Parts: sequence; C-alpha cells; structure tokens
Amino acid sequence: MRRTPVFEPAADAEACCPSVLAAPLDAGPAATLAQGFAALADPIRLRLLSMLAAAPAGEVCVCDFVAPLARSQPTVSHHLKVLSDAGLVRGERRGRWVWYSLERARLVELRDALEG
Amino acid sequence: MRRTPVFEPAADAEACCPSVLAAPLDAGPAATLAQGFAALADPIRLRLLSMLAAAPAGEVCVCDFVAPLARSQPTVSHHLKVLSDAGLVRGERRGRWVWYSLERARLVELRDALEG
DNA sequence: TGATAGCATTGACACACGTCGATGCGTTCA
DNA sequence: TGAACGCATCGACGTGTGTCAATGCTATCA
Repeated sequence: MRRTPVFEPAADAEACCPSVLAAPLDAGPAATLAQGFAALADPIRLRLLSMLAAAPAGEVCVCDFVAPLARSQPTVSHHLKVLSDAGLVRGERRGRWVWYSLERARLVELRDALEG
Repeated sequence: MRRTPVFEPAADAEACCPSVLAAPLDAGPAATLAQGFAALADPIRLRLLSMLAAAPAGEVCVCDFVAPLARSQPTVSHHLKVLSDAGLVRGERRGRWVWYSLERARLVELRDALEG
C-alpha cells in the first residue's frame, strides 16, 4: 500500500445495532452480524422460516416440516437448532410435539443491518 | 406426521424477488437467496462492504483493504471475488490498481427478502 | 526492454458444515 | 407399566470454506 489509508475507526459501532452501510465495521460487530447471516445462508433454513411466516397459527410442529422439505427428521431438527441458536425461531414443547414460531424481531435486526 | 399438512405451493415465488416472509419458499428461490446471504456470512466480507460504503469516493483500491483487515492479499482477493460473484461489488481496473465499488441494488434485494 | 508493483490464481491444509442412521429422552396411550 | 410416538443428540462421512505461500499475469516505470 503506497497511498494514505482512508478508514477511520467505526465510531459507535457497538452502541446499538451494527450496520453494514453506516460506518466501517469493527471485527467484533462484524463477527456477530456474520453469525446471523450464516443462519440465513442455507436453503432449508430459509424455507423453514418462510413456512413459519406463512403458517396461519404462526407456529408449526416439527413433524410438519419433514415431508415438505424432503429431509430426514434429524436434519430438520439440526437446522431448527441452528435457527434457534441464532435467535430466529423459538420452540415450545406441548404434549409430545414441539411447536416452532418465528422471532420476527431478530429478523428485523438483520434486515436493518443492511439499511442504507 | 399424523395431522393434515398446512402448506400450499408458493404461488408466485419466482415472479419477481423471492421473499422469506411472503409465502413458503420453493427450493429454487431458497437456494438463490441462500447463496446471497452466504456472501454476507463472513466478517471479513461484511467489513469489506462497510468499508466500501464508507469510502468518500464510493470506491476503494484493493491495496487499501489488506492492512486494516489483517489478512493476506490473496485472502482479501478471494473474499472480493466471492462478493463479486454474488453481485454485491464490482471491480474496475485502472492502471495498475483495481478499484472496487458497492452494488447497492443487490444489497437492497437481499434486504427486501427479509421484508415482512 | 528489463525491473517492479498490484492483483488474481493455484495448491495445500485445517476446519466447519450438511446430511443421515442409530440411539436416547420425554410424553402419551392402552 | 410397557409400548409407541415425537423430537433431540451422537457418531460418521463427504463436501465446502477460510487461510496462506508460491506463482502467474498485467501495467507502469527507469
């Protein structure tokens, strides 16, 4: 690099919600955001989210995911855990079933991170 | 699965821009979207995008990325290629330098996919 | 024209990830 | 209480990904 650098430290990147387009991201906030987008970086998981969003009652039983997605039950369970760890869904046991619902607030956070 | 399925085929998922929250995603659009989010699922790439967004001239020379990111030049070049393949940035050779700029339209597409 | 600078590509390595069968745990039902 | 059901976890496998050193390519400069 021969010319003068142009980047200043991201002022209040940690303040609230890190944004990609606001200011140069520090390593920390960038890692946090990347972790969120990684949860969205799989077709099965996106379909899980979309099925939850479209469900009339706002929640879906795990058993109803398996057939439409053409994946084994352990695979579906794995993806639901990834989404759950990312804060994008929430599971609740009722009887012998577990019902998952969308955490829209977390999705909004990720969307806002792309706001310019 | 013992109860009746609740999902109908995504009506016009392929019509325009696939959305996660609008209707159940088909495998095709889901894969396309997932590919986009995969490009955002890395801290270095998010920092590249944020540095481009914050650059006064709207473009940054590759040589100016290496030091702030603390990654080797080939690694930076690799990440820029990933972003370029995803349509998120665009590179232009001028003299012996290559200047990269943001493709905001593509970023808006991904953001809109999270619109509810 | 030869030397140098900037960037991309290649090859190699360690690690993470998606997937499934087998198994374990909690719940319901006969 | 024992059997069956729904879901999570474990172990294993193949593949993809991030990283860097080495190398190649293009443009500039002496």
